[in-house]
Amino acid sequence: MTDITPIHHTDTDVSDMLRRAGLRPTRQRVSLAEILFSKGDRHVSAELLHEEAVAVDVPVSLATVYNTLHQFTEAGLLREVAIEGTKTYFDTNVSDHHHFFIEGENEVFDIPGEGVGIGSVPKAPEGMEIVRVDVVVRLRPKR
Amino acid sequence: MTDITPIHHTDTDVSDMLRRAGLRPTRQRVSLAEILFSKGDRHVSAELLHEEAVAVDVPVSLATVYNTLHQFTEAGLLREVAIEGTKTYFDTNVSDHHHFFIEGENEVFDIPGEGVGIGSVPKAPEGMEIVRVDVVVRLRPKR
DNA sequence: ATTTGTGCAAATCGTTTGCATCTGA
DNA sequence: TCAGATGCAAACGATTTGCACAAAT
Repeated sequence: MTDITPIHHTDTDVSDMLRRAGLRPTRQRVSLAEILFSKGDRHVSAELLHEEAVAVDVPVSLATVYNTLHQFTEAGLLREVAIEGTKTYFDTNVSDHHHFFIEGENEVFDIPGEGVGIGSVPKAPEGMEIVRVDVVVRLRPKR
Repeated sequence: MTDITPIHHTDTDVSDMLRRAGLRPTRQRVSLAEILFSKGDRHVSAELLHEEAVAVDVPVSLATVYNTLHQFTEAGLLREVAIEGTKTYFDTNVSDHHHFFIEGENEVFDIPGEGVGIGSVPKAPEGMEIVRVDVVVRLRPKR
């Protein structure tokens, strides 16, 4: 009875991840975390994540999705992607990297490998320190 | 009577600029352009520009400010700055350059001179072409 | 039992739009 | 004259918030 539950193996992983992050592993947090982190790098908007959750029969409310995304971000599990446009995107890839952004489509994805190198980073103005350097390469369908 | 009006000298300049850009120099467009372009490089939000206009007794409506900012942008007189956050900023500096962004304060300003160099620009994915590369250096007040 | 999270609906914020009324060439 | 511009208010989409209820430790 204790060993024939491979189905919950992921739940446990995720629960531990959440606990380690200082978040109580509630039903909806675990479900959202599974959706977010089980398919490799993703860039989701709150609305998209909400739709996916509902589609998988995890009827979270949109407000909870927003709360959860922000909590995950604070906990360092997600990174908010700073692209213009009305919507906010959350990136499951928390490491240092940059993004491509397709204008019109409002689609975001990582620039693979060492595609970008920042030649020289400017010195921060007096009394300021650099938090992060974001590079966004804007694309448009050719022709 | 015709020669003692140095006050309108700027109006004329701006009117010409607008005409050249294919925009009718209406009262509000001229006023907004003066506010925008007479003080060197600026980064304004629609709301800020609206407040400034009202403060100088040019009671434009906020809707007109938005329309005007977009028209100026299309005409190449302004550049929309793509920083996250709810607000959209318009930059009177249309040349190629990058930005500092102070978190919390929501303040944007140009990175002076050749502060940033992009070492290597990644190749665009199949069928895509690069429109522009935006670099945002995020700052935070030290300590 | 206590603390923390969740859902819902209403509220907010920035921005856009429809439409009747003005205005510049 | 009359195409184009403006103002107002209502519409909108994304996100946040207040509060009663539910769930986790």
